[in-house]
Amino acid sequence: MPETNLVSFTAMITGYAKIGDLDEARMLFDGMKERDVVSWNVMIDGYAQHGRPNESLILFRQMLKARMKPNEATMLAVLSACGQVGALESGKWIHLYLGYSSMSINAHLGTALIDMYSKCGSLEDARMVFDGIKDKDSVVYNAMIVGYAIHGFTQEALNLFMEMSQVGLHPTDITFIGILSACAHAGLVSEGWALFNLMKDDCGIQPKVEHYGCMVNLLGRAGKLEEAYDLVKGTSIDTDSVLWGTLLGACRLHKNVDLGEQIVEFLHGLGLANSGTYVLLSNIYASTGNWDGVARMRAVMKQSGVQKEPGCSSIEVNNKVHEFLAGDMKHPKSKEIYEMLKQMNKWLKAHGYTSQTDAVLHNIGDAEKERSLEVHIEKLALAFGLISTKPRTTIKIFKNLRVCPDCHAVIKLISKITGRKIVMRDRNRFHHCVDGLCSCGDYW
DNA sequence: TTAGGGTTAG
Repeated sequence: MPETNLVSFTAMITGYAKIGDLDEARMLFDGMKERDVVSWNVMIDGYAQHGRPNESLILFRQMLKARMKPNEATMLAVLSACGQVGALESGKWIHLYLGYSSMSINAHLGTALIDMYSKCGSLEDARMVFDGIKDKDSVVYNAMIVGYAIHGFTQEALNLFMEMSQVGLHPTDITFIGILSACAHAGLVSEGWALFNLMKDDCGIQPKVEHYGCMVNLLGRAGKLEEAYDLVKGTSIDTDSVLWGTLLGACRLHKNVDLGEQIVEFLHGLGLANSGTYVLLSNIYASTGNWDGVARMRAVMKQSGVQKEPGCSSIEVNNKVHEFLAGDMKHPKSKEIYEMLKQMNKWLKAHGYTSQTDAVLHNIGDAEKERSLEVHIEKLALAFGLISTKPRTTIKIFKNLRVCPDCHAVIKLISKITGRKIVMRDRNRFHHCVDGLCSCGDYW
């Protein structure tokens, strides 16, 4: 019976997609003689949920070409994919499509739209969707609060949090992740502690490792390293030592070698030090120019085989997302991009810019450091943005890791020189650069 | 057989 075949195939695809074996799922999907909307959805959502949002969007376009009508589940999956890659134009198209279809924007779709718009850098659109949702629940509020948080609108996030209780909605554990990370971006230490205690004592929400992560990050960035250290020592729920990693990151930021070494020794004694621990200690050494220390850590790292996620920057131009990888020469417009890069460096020099060579964590000469900074992928994406968009328009760039301080400074200055607004999303948050200044206030 | 929100680290 063909129908049974369709459902059982889809069930198998679901199984493979759930465990993240998308290639196996895709083989089954491609082999199906007939597909219904659910089989498409399972595959599209599988990509979206497992870090392959671009493939999710490509498959969605194929679905439309095959004249298969998407339903609400399809839209939820593709909106999430748009948010992940920062595909604002595609996201807007989907929003329009929803208007023409029979689907009404309920709390589920509304949440997905808010999430998409805020991750694509358009907080105004996110807020408009939020205001238009009639049956708002806690999840809708959470999406908007997190949106404000990643854009550095701390006060707005806190206002919405207060509004939630006024309208009779209870905050969830994710609400607190949102507002605590908002506090971290603004350095609001006492407010953060107050909210953390409110969550435990008044709302009866047991803090999870994620909440401790927010607190350690908040305290660590604000320079309260000992306070953060005590907090981590006092908790036993850190199963994969992320909190220690956060704390070591803060030691690097504040160039605190002593505490960094102390922590690594402590972890080593407990058998908790892993390859990531040594990467972080190596970075702490590098931040103070202790190249012997760096060399020692590199040797340890080599033995334990550290893997670092490769950096990638992207930009959406004319509905297409262009990706840049380190030292990338593969882009068809490579020549023009490098020409623009040269031009940018001339502008920067003329404005008295000196590159921040301490952003380079290797022991190489200063001239070489300058050269290695010049081709950082954020700058390649920015150069491409400058040559392929109209003057005065906003440029949006996305990076999968944190932006380095040198690129941050360059992007700020280029915004001033070209009179362009440049919006950048990195691992942690959004940076809105206008006329030489950034919304993060250089605190990130 | 699908279905909204998630911090921290390299």
